[in-house]
Amino acid sequence: MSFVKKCPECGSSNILFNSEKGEVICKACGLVVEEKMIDFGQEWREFDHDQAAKRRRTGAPLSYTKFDKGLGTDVGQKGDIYKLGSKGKNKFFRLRKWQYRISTAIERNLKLALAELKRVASYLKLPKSVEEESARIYTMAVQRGLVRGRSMESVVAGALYAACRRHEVPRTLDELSEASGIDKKEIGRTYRFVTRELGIRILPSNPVDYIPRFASALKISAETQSKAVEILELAQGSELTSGRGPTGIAAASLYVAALTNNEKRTQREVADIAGVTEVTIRNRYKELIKKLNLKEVLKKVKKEEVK
DNA sequence: AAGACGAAAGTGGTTGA
DNA sequence: TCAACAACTTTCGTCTT
Repeated sequence: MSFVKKCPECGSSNILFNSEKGEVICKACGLVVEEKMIDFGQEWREFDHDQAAKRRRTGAPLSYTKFDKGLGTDVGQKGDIYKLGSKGKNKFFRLRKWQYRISTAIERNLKLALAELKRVASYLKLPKSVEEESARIYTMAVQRGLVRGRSMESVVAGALYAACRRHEVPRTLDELSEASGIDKKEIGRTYRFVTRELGIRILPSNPVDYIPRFASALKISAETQSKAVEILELAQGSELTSGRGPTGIAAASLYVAALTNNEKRTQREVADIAGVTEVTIRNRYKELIKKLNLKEVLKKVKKEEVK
């Protein structure tokens, strides 16, 4: 269950896993690396198929998108209250109160945060796997106290962004910003902070991943789209992509592809969708036709022949 | 008149001393 | 901690279709 090999605090690899308490502790500095873990081991034995069927049991899948990983039970909020007498009602409310008190600060935080996370994720139509991943990241961040001093929402957005990147379904910071209502810079900052602190390795995002989304937003045909990918790969071959913003490159190759396939879109349109400025597209575009001159030159020649 | 192009100045983040 | 730096943006004026 535990992926932790080294203590994030002191770097010591002297990590102790206490399965009874469900905790991972660093022996060198005493930091509790992870807690409230779940013991996945079987506590029964099975000798044949019948016994296995009887003794095995399972419930809803564990999910990080539930604040208690789907294991908790709430005292209900509505429903059968009317069946209870006044005594029963009092008891009922007392129980609710207790549950509320028992919840630690972390759990309450998680509950709120994961609600927010779900909202943003569904707004962006992110796949379930990304939602899970970001919930996991957020949970780890809370356990390490990384949220302190930062707004909950911004950490949620940062976790989502990181999860998107890891699953290669990149969303731009602008989109995240629009969905969560957090400033773009703030998201970027917390994203970097959280990934650094948690030691999450993110590969630089690949411009190709952006193409399909931009293309469909611009209603560009499939042929042009694959043309764009082609161009993009050529560009990557000639070192045009390193150090540049991936969205700019994706946008520019899409623009060029649309141009050569007579599906012209204005720079403005492409720029808006990709979340970059026309200028950036122009710069990338210039580099593209310079390095891969053949295509564009040919196109121009053809046009002049028509004239 | 809209879109494409380019120059210049400004912004936020990274890097190296 | 600070200055240099690269990438990108904003703004604005000019050129092309």
